[in-house]
Amino acid sequence: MTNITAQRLARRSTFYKRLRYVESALSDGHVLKRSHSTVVNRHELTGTLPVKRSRYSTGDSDLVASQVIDVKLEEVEPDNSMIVGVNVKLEDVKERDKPRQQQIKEPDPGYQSDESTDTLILDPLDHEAAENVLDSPKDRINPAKAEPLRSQSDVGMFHGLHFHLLGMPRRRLNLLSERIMERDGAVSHAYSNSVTHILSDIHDVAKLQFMLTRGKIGLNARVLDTKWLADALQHGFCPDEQIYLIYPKVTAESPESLKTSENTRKSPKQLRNHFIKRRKSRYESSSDTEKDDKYRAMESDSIELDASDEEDGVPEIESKNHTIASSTQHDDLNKIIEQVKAQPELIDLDASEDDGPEQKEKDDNAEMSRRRGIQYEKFLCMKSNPIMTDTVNPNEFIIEKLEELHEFYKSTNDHWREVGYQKAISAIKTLQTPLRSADEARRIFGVGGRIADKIGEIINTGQLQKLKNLDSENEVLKLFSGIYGVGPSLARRWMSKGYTTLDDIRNNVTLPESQRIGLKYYDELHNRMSREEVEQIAQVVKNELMKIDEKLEMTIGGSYRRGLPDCGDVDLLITRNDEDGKNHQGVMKQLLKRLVDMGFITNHLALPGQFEDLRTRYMGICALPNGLHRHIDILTVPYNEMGACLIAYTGNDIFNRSLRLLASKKKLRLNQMGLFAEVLRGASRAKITEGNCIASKTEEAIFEALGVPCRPPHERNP
DNA sequence: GGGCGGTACTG
DNA sequence: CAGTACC
DNA sequence: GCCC
Repeated sequence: MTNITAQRLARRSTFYKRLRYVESALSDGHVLKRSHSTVVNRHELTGTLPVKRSRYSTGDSDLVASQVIDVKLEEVEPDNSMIVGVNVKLEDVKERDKPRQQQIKEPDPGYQSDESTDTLILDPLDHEAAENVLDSPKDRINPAKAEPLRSQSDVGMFHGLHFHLLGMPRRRLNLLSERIMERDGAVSHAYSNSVTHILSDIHDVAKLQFMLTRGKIGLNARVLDTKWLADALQHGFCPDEQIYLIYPKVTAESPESLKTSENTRKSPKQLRNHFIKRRKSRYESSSDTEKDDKYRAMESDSIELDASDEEDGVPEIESKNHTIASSTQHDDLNKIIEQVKAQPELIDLDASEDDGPEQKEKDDNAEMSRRRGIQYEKFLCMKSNPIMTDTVNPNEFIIEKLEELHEFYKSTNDHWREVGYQKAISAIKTLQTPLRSADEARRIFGVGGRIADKIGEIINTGQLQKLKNLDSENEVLKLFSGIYGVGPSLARRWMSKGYTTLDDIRNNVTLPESQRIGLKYYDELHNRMSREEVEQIAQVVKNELMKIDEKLEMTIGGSYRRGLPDCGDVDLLITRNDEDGKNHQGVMKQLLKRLVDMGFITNHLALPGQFEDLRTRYMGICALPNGLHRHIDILTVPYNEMGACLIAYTGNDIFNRSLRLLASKKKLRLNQMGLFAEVLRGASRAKITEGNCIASKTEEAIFEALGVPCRPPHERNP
């Protein structure tokens, strides 16, 4: 197994490994919890020796791992010990260790065959980005079964609903996902807080409960029998959910018996009303759940950062930190769900799908998508993208190489090639299993032939020839464009003049203001700061703000709001509730004067065009007493545009692009001022109408209008 | 072969 | 206007 | 660069 991870491990000579994570799946569908730390010897990590002394609790019983089947490097500690993730076979799994490569390469049938027990390592496809990787031509779907007659009225049938499909075969999952999306619903392959419906074929309550990680996630979403969807598709309206409810409450009767019984059926309209009502109440009650509360707590924390903390002068730092903790927990949850998802169908009610008129069906789908369907799954904003700090990506080695190439193209003027690399890299980053071949890579959405070839080369040779050619040149370009205000164009121009160092620039080039500042503070500005420092800086601004007008509100945006452990700059959004007839006009000017006078702001990078506008944006350099110089970005925002602005200045950039692209596919336009409908973009029409603002005040309203699950900031890190 | 986010400051 | 910036 |  010339696995990348193995190579990395092999490069180190002396070390012990701390076995920190042990996550695996049992053949019966149970999932192991993380286990304790222990120290193992190197040879135990090669996969040749059994892990002996480790016991793993499944919650129900204790089992002994019999063999290591997969090892991946998680982290190298300062003391050179390593934290690794290990997948283990359990005692009951006997001698059946075909080399995993073989198993992986088999296109499809392997999943259904007897090896389907060791699911965790076998399925490299447990992530959406790789959704189509194993789409085998052999996949058969019975269209007649999944979708009989369609009425015209069912087009937006699932609007506002967000599904998670659990424990069903991949191809069935794909088909159903498509059906849902065609009708305006959203589908996530990872469970997230915004999921409104979990659909499952599993009726065994105990098993289901376990798969739902012991009830933790059943809170927001109801679990319905997949038949609910089938019936909805068949009849063109959403049937009463209660009848199909599997979890949290299980009706004594089997859903089957109810499926077609006439007496349970109401008129479409009745049902729709009933349904809408139910949905509404669910939303209301969901606001009481733990996570929603945390999200909201953080919102108000940051929006306010006021009243309560002005007495002691210390912002509620604690409450912010605990949101990070909660996000970690959330990550774990997602990870577990991902694993569960990776399992082969435990119960496959439709295993005997017959061969329908497949080709026709495919054409139908294609046409449907073209006409009105938006493939939500292809938008990164549709899924949770949490911060990954505690794990190392299984494709880290590949990502590193691609990122070098990406860096290179960034210093080129080939912007779109750069974007292409960026997309491919984000897609690969979401994978949770190592890529085995160029072929496999090629099937990832966002990875085309060229990048797939490069991935192949990296897998096979461990390196990328292309990278070797452009090294020294690229270093200088990176050095130069690291100066604030210097981009690829200028960097190349300088280099073609023969400059190679920052001193060359200092001594030979007359720089405009922003670049001069950028060069002056080159090192300081590349030093990222802690969240605490961000809070201290914010507090300074906040204090001055309160002296101007106590009703001003301030929020920290950017990477801080996304929960990153360190930040490159500080983004501050300032607004004021205008219900009392006053607003924050002119505040930017007063604020800047104060901050400059007190010596906090040391330099300006860009000033707002119109200081008297309610929308202003300032960029500059500030420093705490005895602190490093920091980049600070201050905005004032009309009160009713705060939601749009929060989204725009929370990011990250990839997330924003994804959202905005999705908006434009829906003939909407999203920017920092709001979400706008029907913008006239006439070819010859010089006058482009702004369009009508359909949402702007809150993030929730905008997500809702876009049909995107309402992502808390911590999940906007693609 | 066209599209790929939307906006704003600088010089 | 091109270039660079912000997320 | 990738995707339609």
